Parts: sequence; C-alpha cells; structure tokens
Amino acid sequence: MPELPEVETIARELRSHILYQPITGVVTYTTHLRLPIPPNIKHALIKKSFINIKRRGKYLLLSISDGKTLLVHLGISGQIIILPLSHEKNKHEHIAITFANHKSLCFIDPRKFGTIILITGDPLQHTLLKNLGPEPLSKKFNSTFLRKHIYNRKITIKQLLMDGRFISGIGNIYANEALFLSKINPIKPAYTLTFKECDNLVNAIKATLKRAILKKGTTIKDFRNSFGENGQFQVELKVYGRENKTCLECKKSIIKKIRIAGRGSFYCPKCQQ
DNA sequence: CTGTTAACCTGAGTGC
DNA sequence: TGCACTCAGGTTAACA
Repeated sequence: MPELPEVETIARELRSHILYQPITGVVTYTTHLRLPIPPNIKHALIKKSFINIKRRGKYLLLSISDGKTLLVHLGISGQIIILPLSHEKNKHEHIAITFANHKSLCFIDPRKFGTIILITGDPLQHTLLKNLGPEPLSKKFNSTFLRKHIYNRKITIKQLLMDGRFISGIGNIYANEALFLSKINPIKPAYTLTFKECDNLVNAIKATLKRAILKKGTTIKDFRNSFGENGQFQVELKVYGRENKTCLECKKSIIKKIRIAGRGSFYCPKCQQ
C-alpha cells in the first residue's frame, strides 16, 4: 500500500486530528505485527499526547510528550483511520488509541506486515531508521548523488530505486511511474545510466511524488487516508497496473509486465529503451 | 562486499 | 461451491 505520498498524506491529516490531544485510552487486540507490539504501550501513551508528527521514508514518527517516539510503519496493507471513540471494531484492527476529543486512532492491517514500536532517545538513530537513504524530495537527493551511487552497481535501476538504504520512500508503484516518466527501461543495469538519464530520473521521481502527494496518494486496493477515503493518484498512473493496455505516451506500443526481483514491473518497450 | 530468494500474513482473483 | 494456485503499495534474514 503505502509509499511516501500515502504516508505523507496520513502524517498531514494526523496533525490536524490528534496533535496535543491528551491520550485517554489504548487498546491492543494483537501481540505481534512484523515485530512485537510493545507490551507496555498502554502505560507509555496514556495521559500523554503526541506533540509532533513526522515522516521519514515510509515511517511515521509520533513524538510523545515525554520525549519518546511511537514509530509506525504500514507495511503493505496497513491503515490508520480516525474513527469515533465508540466504533465497531474492524476485523483487522490491532490497536486503538483514544483521545480527549473523542477521536480514536485505529491501526488496521490484514496482513500484519506493519510495525508499531516505541523508541527511547533519538529515533533517527534507531536500527530501523539509521540506515535509510535520503528523502527523495530533499536537496540531498540530486543527480550528483544518483551518479555516485549507480557506480559499479549491477542490479537493475528499478531495484536500486526500491532499496531503502539508497533512497527512502519509493516503492513499486512510484518506481515504475518515475522510470516511465524519465523514459528509462526498468531492467537497465544501474551503472549504465548516462548523466542525462540521471538528471531526468531525479526530476521524474520528485515530480511524480509531489503530484501524488497533491492527489493524496494512490488507492489500488487497501490504501485509505485517515478519513477512510481513497487517494486520487491512481487515475494518473501511466504504467502501473496497465499491462496489455496502449501506452498513453506513444499511443502505439502495449505496456508490458515483467518480474524484476519478484516484483511486478510495468513499462512501455517503445518509450523506455 | 554484492545480489537473489524466501519468508512473514490475509484476501482477492482465476482456472478447473 | 470447493480447491489449488497466483498475486498484492514492504522489509529483511539467510543464502550463494
């Protein structure tokens, strides 16, 4: 589900829903997601509040008023939805945090690949965050950076884009879309990209992510924003999920779907050579 | 070190 | 209807 634009959408909405709201209750229905949910999470949160909400890559960082951080990752199928205090429990609801304003933050995740942990100290130094590559929308991610990191890398450029240690926040949808926009074949070995292609790819990644944030994310199946609503970027997808359909750019070739490192990869054989 | 594969888990879709 | 199988917005341990 959630790549950078979807997580950014959630982060922005949560700020208006729950920032500074006193936490009045915590209920957990599950002991384990990808990692164990901290057994002391109720005690750690109750009577405190979230005083800052940030995003790093695909992670949400909720700063607790006592200095700790609640780190949340949505995995593939995770959702964070704000519901009324008294709502019917969703089948896959794993934790509900309730606030003095009678709102309830519900973490719903059918596949349980998400993560919720507590961090003491600097969250950016935590194991899960410290090795993340730069934010794709930051100045640090530029053509010079990309050129440096493709050196001698024999993996495909698509695999490199999806490696969080190289760059954070890009997943399967936006890797496919950015490569289409920059007219680069996803299977091209990273080291073979020209200077010009690096420029184009950096620009395409930034443009795609900004546009997707503006449209509040992509809903293929599971993604919902904190109001339970769909994103709107899926109607602008050029290649993802469009196998066997006509390319919207050249209007001649047929979008192909191949498998790269186990992930569905979509491209136009004519536009992306 | 680099690169590949399998595993975590549930649900939806397809073909027989 | 049922069963077997494949696939899905992510991450990472284990392996060659």
